[in-house]
Amino acid sequence: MNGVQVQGYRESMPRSTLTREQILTAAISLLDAEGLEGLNMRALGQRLGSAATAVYWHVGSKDNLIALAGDQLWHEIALPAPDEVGWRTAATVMASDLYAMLTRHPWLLQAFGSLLMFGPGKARHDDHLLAIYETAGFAGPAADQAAAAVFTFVLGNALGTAATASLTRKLRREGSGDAEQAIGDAQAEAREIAAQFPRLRARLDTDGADYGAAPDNTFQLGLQAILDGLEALQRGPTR
Amino acid sequence: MNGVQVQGYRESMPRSTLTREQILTAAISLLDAEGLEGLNMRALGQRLGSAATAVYWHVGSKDNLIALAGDQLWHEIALPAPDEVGWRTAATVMASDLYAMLTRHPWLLQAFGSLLMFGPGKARHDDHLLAIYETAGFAGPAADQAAAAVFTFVLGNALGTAATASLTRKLRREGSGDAEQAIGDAQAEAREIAAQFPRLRARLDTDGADYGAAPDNTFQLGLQAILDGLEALQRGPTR
DNA sequence: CGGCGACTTGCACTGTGTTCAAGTGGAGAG
DNA sequence: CTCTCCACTTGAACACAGTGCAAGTCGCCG
Repeated sequence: MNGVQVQGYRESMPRSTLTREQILTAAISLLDAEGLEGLNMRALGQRLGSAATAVYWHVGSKDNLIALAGDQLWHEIALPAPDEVGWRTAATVMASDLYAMLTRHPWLLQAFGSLLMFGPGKARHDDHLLAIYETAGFAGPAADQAAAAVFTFVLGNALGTAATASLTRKLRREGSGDAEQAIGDAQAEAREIAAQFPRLRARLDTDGADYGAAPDNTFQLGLQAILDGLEALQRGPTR
Repeated sequence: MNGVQVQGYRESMPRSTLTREQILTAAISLLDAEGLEGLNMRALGQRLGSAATAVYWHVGSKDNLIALAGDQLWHEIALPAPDEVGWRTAATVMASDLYAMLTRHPWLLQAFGSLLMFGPGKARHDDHLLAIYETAGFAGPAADQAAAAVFTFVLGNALGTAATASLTRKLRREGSGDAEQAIGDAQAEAREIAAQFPRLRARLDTDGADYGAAPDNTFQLGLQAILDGLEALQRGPTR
């Protein structure tokens, strides 16, 4: 697993030089597949067909690499024009896109210290969000509040979804030999814990696999509820 | 900083043996102070006055240590009886406590893959949450939905708050020599980025330091709004 | 008093981020 | 055509973190 390091050429082309874009693309796909703690510079170098240390010339450090990769992700989110599709549709699309993006790249939530809330990609996203809620009629600080409420809702939902995914991946990695076995064990243990509490136990009996079965549905329902609330607030401001 | 390793005895008492509780307490306070990536076994051992490897006998692995420490945190949240204080108060208190707990221990959000959503501490918390929303009149799945909506809201809000705190701590650690300098630089950079987007720039001009100034206030406002919404939903179910 | 078992310790191995001095190849200048 | 320069790459090496291991050490029970 480590003694090889052939790391020789691939194809016949000597692959003149690395570019930052190549590196970010490779890093993101590696992060998606292996998670934040699955990324290491040597593996990244290998995937790029170059020495691990070559990456440093382009991105400076691993932290910076992650920051750059994270910022990149915000460009996956479309920016629908509210005066063409209506603010409500625009808001729904942006929230759903964000949720999908975070579900695709769960590591972003783990790296929030660096970049989830800062950087140009996020700024571009925020600015358009504000445009949408201003179109909806929210003025100044109210637009910020409305946007923040929806954003926060999406974040929390994605975090819940990502937690499960992350745990599964960790079990799959650590499960020596039989991964499905490890996952099954974990589920059994969770069931055992739940059995000690009356209301959770009741869920186990009735719902079975249905408990928390459709997070996407719950998300859409909740999102529409929040937008309903905002809309009502906007139409009849006080009381 | 590293050459010392005296790591000798402290006091005159030989401190007979470590206990798991001592270890968890020390680990939590270290995690609070230094963050998830600031915790390492040798430092923990030093703080405990014993060799780093002694910890392994009690907790098995670092991952497991973090899982145990994280689960511990749920006990910081009080479980008010809804039929004594009213469900609305109980719900508010539990949500606020959770928010405060996550703000005190931001690393828990980074470690969500292990334990944020699982383990006995969380189960105990969830069970009581369900009790509250069932008291409020939500039946079965509706109680789950209501509890999840509020929980998710708290999670998202805490994640936002924690992101800032985490970034600040990272800058403070990496800021070679002048930490305040590094923080100032980062703020200046954020301002520069915001200036490139019309609506964010407008916020910079008018709000100044007020932009995102009182996350706790925003949280309480949003929380009450959600509870209002739930209450309305509960009183007049459909339409 | 002798041993047994809970607990501790130092060493060493591995894997990972990062630095550094030494290349290397292609493009432009002469 | 050749020389030179510089953007870029490379391999070795260092520091540090997680952790397994074999050898203790200490107190208690028979």
